Amino acid sequence: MEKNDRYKRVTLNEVAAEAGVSAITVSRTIRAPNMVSAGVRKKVQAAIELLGYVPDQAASALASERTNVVGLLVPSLTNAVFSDVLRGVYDVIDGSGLSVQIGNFRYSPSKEENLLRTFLRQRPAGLIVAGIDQTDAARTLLKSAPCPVVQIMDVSDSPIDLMIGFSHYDGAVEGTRHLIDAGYKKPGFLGARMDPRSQARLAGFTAEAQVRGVYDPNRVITTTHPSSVGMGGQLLSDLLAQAPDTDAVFCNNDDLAAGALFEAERRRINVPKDLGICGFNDLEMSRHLNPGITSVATPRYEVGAGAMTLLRDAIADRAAIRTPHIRLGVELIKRGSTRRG
Amino acid sequence: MEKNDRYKRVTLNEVAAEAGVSAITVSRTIRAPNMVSAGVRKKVQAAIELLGYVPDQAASALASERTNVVGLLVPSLTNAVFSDVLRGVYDVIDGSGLSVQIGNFRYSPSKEENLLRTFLRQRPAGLIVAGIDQTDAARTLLKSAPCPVVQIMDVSDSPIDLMIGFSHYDGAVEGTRHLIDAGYKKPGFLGARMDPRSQARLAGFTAEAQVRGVYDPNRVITTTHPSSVGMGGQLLSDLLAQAPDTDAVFCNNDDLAAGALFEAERRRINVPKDLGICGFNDLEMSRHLNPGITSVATPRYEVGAGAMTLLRDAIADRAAIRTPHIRLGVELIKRGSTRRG
DNA sequence: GACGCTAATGACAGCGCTGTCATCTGTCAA
DNA sequence: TTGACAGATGACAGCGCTGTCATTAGCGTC
Repeated sequence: MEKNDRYKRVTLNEVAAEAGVSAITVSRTIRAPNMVSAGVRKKVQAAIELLGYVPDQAASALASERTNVVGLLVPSLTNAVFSDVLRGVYDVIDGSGLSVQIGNFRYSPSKEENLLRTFLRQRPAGLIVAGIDQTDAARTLLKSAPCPVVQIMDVSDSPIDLMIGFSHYDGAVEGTRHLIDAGYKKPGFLGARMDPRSQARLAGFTAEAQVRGVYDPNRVITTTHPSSVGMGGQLLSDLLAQAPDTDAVFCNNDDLAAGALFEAERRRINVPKDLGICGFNDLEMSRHLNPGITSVATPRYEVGAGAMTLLRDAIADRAAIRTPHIRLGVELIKRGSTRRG
Repeated sequence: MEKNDRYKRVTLNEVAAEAGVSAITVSRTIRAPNMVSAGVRKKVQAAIELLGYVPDQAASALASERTNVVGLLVPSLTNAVFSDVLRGVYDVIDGSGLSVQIGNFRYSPSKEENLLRTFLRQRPAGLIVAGIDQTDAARTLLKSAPCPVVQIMDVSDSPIDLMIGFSHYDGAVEGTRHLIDAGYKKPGFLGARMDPRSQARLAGFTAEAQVRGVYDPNRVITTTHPSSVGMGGQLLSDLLAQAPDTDAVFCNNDDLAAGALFEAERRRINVPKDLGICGFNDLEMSRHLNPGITSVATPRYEVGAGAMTLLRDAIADRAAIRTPHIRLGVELIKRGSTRRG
């Protein structure tokens, strides 16, 4: 018993009694302080402090039909990308009274739909979903969700509600253009996982390579397996087996790029002289490799923090949101791996 | 209104009416099916299916004084280590009806204590906390927590409740022994962040180096800054400035080890001939570097999955747990970075 | 055939909070 | 001085579920 007594709740009524007001006034002091006069507010706050009152979220959720839980739907937990986004989300949520619940849909649209249904029934305060490529059913669910929804990591012309991301297509175009401008004539593409954002990068690569007249489908190597450093090496091997005269690779992400660099090292291929390498995301490691890997830097932390900021503000007052759709820029970071000497 | 109607709950009472039983029987069918006769169970399940009933977690939490939320307290979200643990946790939790709430205490014991208090007031179903080095106050809180608690990532003789982890000390001893056995005479230590688990690794290094008569405090370089590839390079530079004849480094983790390797490359120091490098954790990348980095492989995914399994089982029936304290092994993976030719 | 026992089911209150509406107070214009 | 009104506060019911106890049915025992 003693064990449980420790967690005996201090209730709103006890605070109210201590402060000499009614329970509802205490409730208002917490949720809408400006509806309460300054004097009463002070008394109530003192009582809350004195008794160490903490609201019961379950009771609040039941009575108000809304929780303080934000659902975060991501396709993968493995990814370094994910942990940067998560860090941004948590930095903003800190002290806001909201909490996050993560759903991992493992790149499966049907699983995403199911998770969505589960989340929505718990009446979340808001929802953050990765990507813009939800199924029609998922879009319908989200469109009529009784809470703000933020799509992240990508941009599109038909947002469901709020949105913050960047263009994978544009990033790939920029990286590819840089390779060609640096003098590489036969660029290839290495891609793993090939989720919709990877597809967008491939599309960007293809478009730019075609415009510049250097596109060759033989130089595009992709796999649906997950991305990894090891996979980067393997994909480069496959590419060189198929098109030995390839002189540059645009990689779907920096893990692949690093793997490609290491594989080139093993094959005594000179990077950047005989092989240019451009990555995507600009992970911390890329700057420190020898040579450093040129990469398209993506604002992952900013996406997480921005999404949570949008959501927090929208929960407070949806109408007050000035820029519901935010397109962040990407930046090409040029390093040794494409510095042809 | 239409928007909200979509999320109008189907309640227990509606299911009960549909099935021709009382609400409490429906509740029991869900929570303790064997208290209900087979015939009734079937009817109720059909009604649940038909109406698409999903229990209201808030109402359940309020009435039962327990949630289905598991608190996960970690010191950092940045870390690759964290995401492996998280993946393990999520793989096990999937479909268990439990959900996770993450608290990031940023290596601050006081913040950990606060988070703990916050979590405990929400009556979690269970708690997973990283490390064994909680403050006395935190230990007291956890000891009297009204739910199972799992300490993860480390092992100790005085567990609070459940525990699953591995010995950082032993891992460091093994790595250091390997360096010395490989013929390195002047091993140093590189460490960043220096949280308690890093300290344990340093202690292991120091003990083994002393036993073998090769310990030199001048070769121990640490910083409280976070770990990163860049930091690895910097720490190696600092070490070589201070003790130029160092012929091997045991690194606190693989990020530092990779950074040290890249720095050695830039300085044209031959690894492994003139400098041996041993890392810790065995991240995916380490196998693919040139040379591959020798590292102490740690079962991070297994810790996460094992912790969640322990917790799930303990929530079901604490008394049925056979092995409440699990010590996982670490494995030294020998690669080129210490293969002295 | 009456009794006691277990298994199955139900009635009821109440968890702690918030939405809604009612009440009260003080202020200001007419 | 009166009435209208806004601002501040309170009373009350009820959100959907579960803990507790009561009740009923079915069965074996002497």
